[in-house]
Amino acid sequence: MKMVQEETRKGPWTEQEDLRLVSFVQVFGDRRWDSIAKVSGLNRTGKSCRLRWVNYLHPGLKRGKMTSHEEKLVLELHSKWGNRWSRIARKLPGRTDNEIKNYWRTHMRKTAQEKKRSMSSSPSSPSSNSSSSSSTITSVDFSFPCQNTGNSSFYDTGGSQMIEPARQKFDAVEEIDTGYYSMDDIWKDIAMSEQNTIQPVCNGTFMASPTWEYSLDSLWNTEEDEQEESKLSPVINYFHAMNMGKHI
DNA sequence: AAGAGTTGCAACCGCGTGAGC
DNA sequence: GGCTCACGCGGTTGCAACTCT
Repeated sequence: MKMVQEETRKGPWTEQEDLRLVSFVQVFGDRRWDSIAKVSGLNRTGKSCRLRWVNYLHPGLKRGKMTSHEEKLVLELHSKWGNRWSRIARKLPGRTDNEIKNYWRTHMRKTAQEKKRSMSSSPSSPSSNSSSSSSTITSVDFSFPCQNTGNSSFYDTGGSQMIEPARQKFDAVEEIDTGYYSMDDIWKDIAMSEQNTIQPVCNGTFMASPTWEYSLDSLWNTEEDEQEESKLSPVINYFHAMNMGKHI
C-alpha cells in the first residue's frame, strides 16, 4: 500500500502548474510521469501530468479548428480503423487522440441529428439524401455501421468492436472507390489547396514552448507507423508528409 | 436581459499491456 | 512464471462558453 501524499489535485490546470510541468518535462523528458508528478510537487497523478502534456502543452500541437483535409482524413481513417483514436492521431501531426475523439463525437452527433431531421421531414425517401454527395465535408458519408443498425449510441461507430464483415466491407470500399467521396476528389482538393497547408498554430493560448529537443515525430510517428504508412492510401501519406515538412 | 438548451473541449476513470524484478 | 508498477488507450463526464427563445 502506498501512502497518498496530501490530497491529489484534480480539475483544471492553472498556468503555474503548466509552467511547472513544462519545466520538469524539460529536465526529465516526456516519460516517467510518476516521477515527474512526485518530484514536481504538483500533487497531480502521473496520468494527469501526461494527459496535460500530451493534450495541451506539447510544443508540436496545433490549435484551432480541424481543416477540411484533416476532417476527411479522420473520416477515412476511422472507416478503416474504427475507434483507434491514438492510431488515427498519429496520422494527423499536431492533433491528439482526445481532440479527434471529441471531433468525431461532435461529427456523429451532427450527422445523427441531420439524419433524424431528414427522416422526419421525408420518411418515404430512404436513400435519396446520400445521392447528394458533393465535395463538402458535411456530405461525406462512409455509411458508418451505427447509422445502419441504429441500436448503438450514435457516436459508437463500432470501432474495435466492428464486426469483421463490416471491416472488410470498408477496406473494400477504400480499394474500389467510395462512390460517396472518391480519392480523386480528395486529390483534387489537395492540389487546389496546396498552399493552404496546415501550419502549426502554436499561438493564442498559453504555449510555453521553447525550442526543445523533443522529436515531434515521436508523438505522431512510431516505427510501426513508418512501416504501416506505405500501406495507407496516397492521401494519407501525402498529408502526413506535408505536415512533417517533407516534399513530394 | 435572463433562463434554458446545446456544443466543444479538458480532464478523469477503468482497463489492458508491457517492462522490470 | 508470477507479481507489481507505470504507461497508454478508449470511454465517459463535467463544465464553461455559446446560442436560442
